[in-house]
Amino acid sequence: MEDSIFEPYLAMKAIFKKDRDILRPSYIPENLPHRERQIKQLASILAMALRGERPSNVLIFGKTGTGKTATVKYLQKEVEKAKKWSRVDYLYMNCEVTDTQYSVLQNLGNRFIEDFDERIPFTGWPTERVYNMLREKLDEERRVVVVVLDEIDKLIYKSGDDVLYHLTRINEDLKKAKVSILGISNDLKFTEFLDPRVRSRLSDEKMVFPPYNAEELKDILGQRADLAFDDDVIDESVTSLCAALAAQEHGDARRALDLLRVAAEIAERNNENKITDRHVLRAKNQLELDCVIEAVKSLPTQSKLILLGIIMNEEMGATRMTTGDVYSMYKQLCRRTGMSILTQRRITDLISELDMLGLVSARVKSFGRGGRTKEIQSSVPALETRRVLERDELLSNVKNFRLKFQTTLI
DNA sequence: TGTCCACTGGAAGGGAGGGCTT
DNA sequence: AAGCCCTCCCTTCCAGTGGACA
Repeated sequence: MEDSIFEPYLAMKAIFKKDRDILRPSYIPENLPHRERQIKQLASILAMALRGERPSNVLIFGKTGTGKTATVKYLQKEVEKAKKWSRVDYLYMNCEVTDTQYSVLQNLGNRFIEDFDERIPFTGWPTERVYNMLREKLDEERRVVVVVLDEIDKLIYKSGDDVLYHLTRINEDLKKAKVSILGISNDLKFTEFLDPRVRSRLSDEKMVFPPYNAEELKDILGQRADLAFDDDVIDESVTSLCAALAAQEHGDARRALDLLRVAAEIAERNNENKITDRHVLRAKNQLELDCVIEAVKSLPTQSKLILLGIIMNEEMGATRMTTGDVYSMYKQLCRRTGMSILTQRRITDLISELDMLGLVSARVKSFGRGGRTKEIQSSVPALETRRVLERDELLSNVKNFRLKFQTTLI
């Protein structure tokens, strides 16, 4: 029989033992190294739920990749296992996705409504009505409901603390059910923005997840690597390097795992049968670039125009520019592409958003008589970003704009 | 010391777009 | 169909401001 074109690939030794999801941060392993203390503490609180009592509300703080979500999800599994004789509902919600008062209540309410036709619509009702519906549904049964609000700070910053006000005092309106809140945040300060009553109710208990150090990260990676790879596939130093790199970035386990996974994928793509430090370093670059490209791609068109304007200004030799500079370039690009021109006020906000995303750096600076304004610089690789931006159909007119424009700029 | 520039960023509100109820 | 509600994106208006310069 003739050789299949797939032959070389099939003959190759697979890098991954089986499931590469093991290296994704969303994978919850059988045990979580270096979080035993936190798990114990949280378990002692949640045990109340299994006894049919309302557990204290808990706030969990910790930077990204310190195992907050993993711990909470781990306990979710444990609660599911243990809740034989009592009714416990453990509801996880990410507030970056569900970020308005209405959508939180709607989302919660719908978890208790089985009939599709009865579901709360994602818009349309007065919030009060959604709340009442939720309360009614909750109270249909004797149960304890643990509501996990991940990235709770996002919710507060975006929509204020009204939802939390309602949710933390919902127990007063319930006869059969009991609700407790488990908030997760990577921002220690967000409670300052809460109404004092909400703050005190919400933080019966506080927990802080410290960042992992390099040693701990190495253990975590080691555990996953054993599951994901055969021993001879991975260089000894690889997990150490991933751990060290991630430890530099405030001990982010998510990052460490991403590094390892991408390094393995790079090795795999290159038909190599061993993961080495070289792959890790390439993974590091790759991840950084991916991050930027993804962010740029998902920008609204107006923001893309602004970013493009900034990059073009830089291509023409400007190293730093003011809001005014960016705005006039932006206006030219709008005319060129036929987009409507937004006001400068709006552009200020969009520039600040780009700054928050880390795509540009913009800081307010006073130039004395020259006025007070933002000083703006891009922080993305110009070439790759431009390539991504030009792929947007609405921006296709600007492809060859560079040279023509150069002459008109002083 | 005061002036004055080029904005900043808060507040309020319009209006479109989703969807509900009556 | 008319009258609501909620969110998102945007505009209008405007008081406030850090610091170079006269």
